[in-house]
Amino acid sequence: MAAARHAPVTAPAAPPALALIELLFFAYRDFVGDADEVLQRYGFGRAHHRVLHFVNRNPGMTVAELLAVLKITKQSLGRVLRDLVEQGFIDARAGTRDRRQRLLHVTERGRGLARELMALQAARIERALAETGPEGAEIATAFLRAMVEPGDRPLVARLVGLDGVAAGG
Amino acid sequence: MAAARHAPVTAPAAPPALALIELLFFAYRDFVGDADEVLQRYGFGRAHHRVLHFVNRNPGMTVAELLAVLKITKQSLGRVLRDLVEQGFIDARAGTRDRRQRLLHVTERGRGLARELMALQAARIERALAETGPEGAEIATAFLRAMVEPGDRPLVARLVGLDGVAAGG
DNA sequence: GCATTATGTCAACATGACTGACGTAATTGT
DNA sequence: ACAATTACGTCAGTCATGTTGACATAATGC
Repeated sequence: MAAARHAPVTAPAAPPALALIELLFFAYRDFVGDADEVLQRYGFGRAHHRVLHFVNRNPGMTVAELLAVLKITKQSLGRVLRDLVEQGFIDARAGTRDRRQRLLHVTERGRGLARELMALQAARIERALAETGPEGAEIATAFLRAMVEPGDRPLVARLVGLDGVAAGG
Repeated sequence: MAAARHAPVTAPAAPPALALIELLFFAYRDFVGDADEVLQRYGFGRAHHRVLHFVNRNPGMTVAELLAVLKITKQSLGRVLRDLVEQGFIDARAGTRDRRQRLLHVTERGRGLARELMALQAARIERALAETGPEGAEIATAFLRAMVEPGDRPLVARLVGLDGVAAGG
């Protein structure tokens, strides 16, 4: 068990950036782990979770948009999206304006699962915010937004709904 | 291309927890992506990065401690650790107090690579902190610490070096 | 009509995770 | 001293999720 002997050797007073490198790892590890048990009930993995989440939050999303968000290849996406459609969690309708597009929507079943998973992760975040203090939410949001690659920030802002967007096409 | 049409449908005014769910995904996605290009030069993946990082920051760490930190199986760790040892990035010496243990240390070469990777990630974090404001570092650190599973916080605190630890065995 | 676009799909492969089983050496407890 | 436990390694098989490259189809736009 005892590992305290090597703590001070290289990290006598870690600058904030070094601490944050490791805290991001631990926080994300536990954050995504929250969903695992629920996902396993349906034979899904974390990739399914990500797809379901973004489709739930952005109904009418196209496959191309999902690829830009997840930054994976269409083959990787294809597999998990097929699983979700076949098992009735996501519904893909041909676009009306452009019939090549598949506009993705969650079904009632999909919405239920997405909500259950969101609730788990939101609970962890809310507990953490309560421990952090009153400005925690605003500053944590600002920090994480600033961590995103600048070129992706417009897309992220739109998806997350933090800009003052009022309407669309 | 145009996706604005579906932004306001489900996220009219997202509560902070929902925004943070997505921001954690985007921030972590870009954060870990920083290292990929460098790792590819050595034929390493993200698993190698995590091992190298924690061994560099905690010299003398044992295999069991590394398993507790990464929360993976010893078989998974075994592969990447073997790669790192064979290629001269990590050195494993038998423990003196308990000779069954393998005390892990980075070599000079390992320290160099670990530093290069840390510098990349620290740069993104420092840029983000500069955009966030003066209390950014403290609050972001507190928030991410609070996101960690309570049972793991003592271990995390020791590894990250944020507690007032003064000495060890 | 023809180039481009949006999407799907097949094949092959890499990485990194998993379980289960077994082996060995060293330590600990009685 | 001997047995149980511990720390670690390893073999074998599997799974989830990512990759590249190539090709097919249908719809769009000029």
